[in-house]
Amino acid sequence: MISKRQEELLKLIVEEYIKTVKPVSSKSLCDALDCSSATIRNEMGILEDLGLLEKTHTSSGRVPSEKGYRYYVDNIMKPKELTGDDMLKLQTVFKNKSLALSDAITKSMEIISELTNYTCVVLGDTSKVNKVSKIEAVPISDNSLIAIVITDKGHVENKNIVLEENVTVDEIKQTVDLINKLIIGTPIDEVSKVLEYEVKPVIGKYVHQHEVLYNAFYNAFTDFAADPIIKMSGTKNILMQPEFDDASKIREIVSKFDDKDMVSNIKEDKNGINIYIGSESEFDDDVSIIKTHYTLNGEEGTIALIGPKRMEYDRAITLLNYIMDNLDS
Amino acid sequence: MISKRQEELLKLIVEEYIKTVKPVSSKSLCDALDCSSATIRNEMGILEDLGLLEKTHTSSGRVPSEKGYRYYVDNIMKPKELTGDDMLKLQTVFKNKSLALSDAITKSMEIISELTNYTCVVLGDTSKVNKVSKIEAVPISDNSLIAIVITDKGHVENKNIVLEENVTVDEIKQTVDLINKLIIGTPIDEVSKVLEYEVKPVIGKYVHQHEVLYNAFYNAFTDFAADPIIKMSGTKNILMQPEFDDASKIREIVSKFDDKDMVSNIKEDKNGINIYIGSESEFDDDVSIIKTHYTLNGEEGTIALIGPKRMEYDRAITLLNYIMDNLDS
DNA sequence: GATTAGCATTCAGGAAAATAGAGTGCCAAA
DNA sequence: TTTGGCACTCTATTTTCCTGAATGCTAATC
Repeated sequence: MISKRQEELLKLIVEEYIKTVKPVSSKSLCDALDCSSATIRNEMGILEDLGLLEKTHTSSGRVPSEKGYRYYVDNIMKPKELTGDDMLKLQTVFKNKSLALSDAITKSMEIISELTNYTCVVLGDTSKVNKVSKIEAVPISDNSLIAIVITDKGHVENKNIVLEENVTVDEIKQTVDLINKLIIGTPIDEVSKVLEYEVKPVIGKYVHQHEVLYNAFYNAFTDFAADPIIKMSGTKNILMQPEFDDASKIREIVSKFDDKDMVSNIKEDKNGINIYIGSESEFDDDVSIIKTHYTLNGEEGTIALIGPKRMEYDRAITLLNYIMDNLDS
Repeated sequence: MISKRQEELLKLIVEEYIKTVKPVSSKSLCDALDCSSATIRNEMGILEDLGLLEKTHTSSGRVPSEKGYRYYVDNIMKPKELTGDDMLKLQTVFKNKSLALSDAITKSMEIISELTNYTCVVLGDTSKVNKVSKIEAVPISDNSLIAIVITDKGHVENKNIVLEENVTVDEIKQTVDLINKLIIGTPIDEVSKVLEYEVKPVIGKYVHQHEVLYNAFYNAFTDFAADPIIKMSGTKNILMQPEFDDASKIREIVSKFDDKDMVSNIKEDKNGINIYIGSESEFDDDVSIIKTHYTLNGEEGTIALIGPKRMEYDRAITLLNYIMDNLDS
């Protein structure tokens, strides 16, 4: 357990460091804590022993450790009021009532990365909640067609299918009708099962070139499920942070952003707003990620804000909360 | 006009610099040109006076200037044979016959950025060639629906539309039928005209809530045309090039990649493979861009390869050519 | 006239040294 | 428990020095 004054000290150091990105000296806090620098140094020493503070070298000022940020976030930080300025910008998203949901999320993402100067990532995950409402096939040449899948919640996926052999328009229509009959209402992630166990056994009876067509549709559906939806906004923002003033560090982060697997990993399952500091993020030890899982009108996914460890946690959380509250309605 | 030997010298310097990223000294070329370093220095001086070579400082070796690369590309460079290795990887794309076109382009882009270690950008431009083959609307709640547009060449766009007021399913259906009747066969970029001059005047006769629905569809179509399709692969590659070993330069480039307007500018109109060196690229003075416009089965757009100025022009061009030839079939 | 050897000159880039300044830790006194 | 004082540590910057790799130019040579 740490004392009231130590907590206040930690708070001051975290907030000062967030602002200035410079190790905080004992002297600079005398006024705020109304005591001498020596006293503060003593307290700092204790906090360092507890692992809440660190030094960059023997005689440097103190910097919050990962554990220090964690303590700050868990025990010290208070939710922040939105400033009028932030509020104003946010409202531009929500005043436009006719924005469809996915557009609203995209727009929110852009605004939030702009307001915070961090990087915002949205990971869509439609497969779990949405059910197939309709499939459709439009022939575009002798041996190719587009398969379109529409879900009950308004998600649309389409896939260009090239057939190995020619089939007739009628055969395509029959296949589509059959699949439609059997598949409507099936959650996306169960479609392949339905295709395999319900469609495959009977399709031969109705359709001549059944194997070709079955395989084509099967592959198309498998692709839908596999394709993760990744949207990013303000990629450059986090690279502009002063702590990443180093070519190799910037390259490291860009490489991770470039790697779809790495980014997909950011996905959040827990409800509410979750904070991952440094190594907790499992993305990069030098960043923090605030994530929240959302389920809105069938659009489901993760919205994540990636900033430096010395992120303005309070403000970022307030902004995300505001967005979530307003999307919810 | 420059002499045969000067041309040979320029060739050696360009190719050596492409390989090593180090200014090329006169001495290092004695063997290749079978003369003394002094002679080479004399020739280098002439090429420098012509603006084809540069020095990084008074006593440094020579580096090709932008004009030097241009001369190399226009007059010296010969098309390169594909190596067996490159060929092998490329074939993985094309042996899979059932890849739909847009997938083939995406896959090609990935392979080409991997093989070259440069960044590949594809800018889709569907609006000019494609014609509307069908529109469809799927209601998903009392006041929202998805509008889907399918073009004759297999491109699909969909838009979530939120209506200001409730309308009946019948009204939606009537609107869609009417629009379909009037719009089929219209090139995408003329759709808004048709909507305004042909649909708008008559829609009132058939549909009750006509204004709301008309506006919704009108906006959806306008959005389709405005949304540029941008795909990038190997973003990190160009940042890994040794000449960009500087945090601020990397940030500059990432910022440009982040900026959709900037990237959209890369669009190419001319046919064939076009080379833009340094400032010619109008993207960044330190990169070169090889672009080609493609029109394949209705998918139209630009494929661009962004590398450092000391790009392996010959190899990159050969690779792009190979891709284009194979997509064409 | 073209080539080349020779030489003074330039400059990058790395190592070493010097300096200033901002911190700290800790002791002893208040 | 707090604090003044002081020795100490380390960074960061500047300065100097040095080496080596180039160059340009001149005068001799082919």
